[in-house]
Amino acid sequence: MVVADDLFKALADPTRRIILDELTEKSGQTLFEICSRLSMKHQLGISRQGVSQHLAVLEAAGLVETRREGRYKFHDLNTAPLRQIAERWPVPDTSRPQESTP
Amino acid sequence: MVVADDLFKALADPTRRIILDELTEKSGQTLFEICSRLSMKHQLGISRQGVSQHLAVLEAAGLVETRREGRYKFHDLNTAPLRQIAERWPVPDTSRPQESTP
DNA sequence: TTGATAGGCAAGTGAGCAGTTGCCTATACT
DNA sequence: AGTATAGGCAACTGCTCACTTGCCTATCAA
Repeated sequence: MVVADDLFKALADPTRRIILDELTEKSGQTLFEICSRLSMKHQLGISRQGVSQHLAVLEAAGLVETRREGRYKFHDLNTAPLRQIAERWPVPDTSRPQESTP
Repeated sequence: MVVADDLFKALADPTRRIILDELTEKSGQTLFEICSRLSMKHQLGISRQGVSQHLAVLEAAGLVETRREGRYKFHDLNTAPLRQIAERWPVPDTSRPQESTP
């Protein structure tokens, strides 16, 4: 099972959060595709291995799932683990500031 | 404004998440009260200053708000910043596994 | 089969962070 | 006044983590 520690550790890095953003925009990207986007759209000068390690962390957290086809490995987003955050700490209703309850 | 970086960094530490749990159970605790709970309920051998620094990080993330009364400083939970997580990466409906969309 | 593409493994390095220790300030109680 | 309580500030340390470099494996095209 994916523990909370893996989840929050995965979300702690800004580069990994951008990767999640890119996978939200287009799921099923390869490692090189993600590398290109980080470099082009976000001016992130990071090596391929660096991105690969980030993807491994995201996969350990259950936020990314992979499938292999030939020499390609596609990366799919899975936001389901994020649900436990809202379950752990109840979030007040949107569009309304919260009041303290003394 | 509280940036995403502060929020996720605050959530990255397990001790800080436990502090959020304790403030969820009882909001408006003092530093010493929180120290006691970490020690008693969670067997966390951490110094008062250690807890104080954790609270500072949580406050920087907007997850904890404080109010002073005399020599006491009360800490209140504020889960509102957590909302931006669900807003950033749409979470699929509960009680149903997700499908990939190829 | 040779070369090119897509990805993986492992060791090393530098920086950031959790935690401690020591000392200081402010409010309350007697 | 004096003392105990509640909290703050700053420097130091050890460890984790992001990132790199170097080399290796696997699939596909010529």
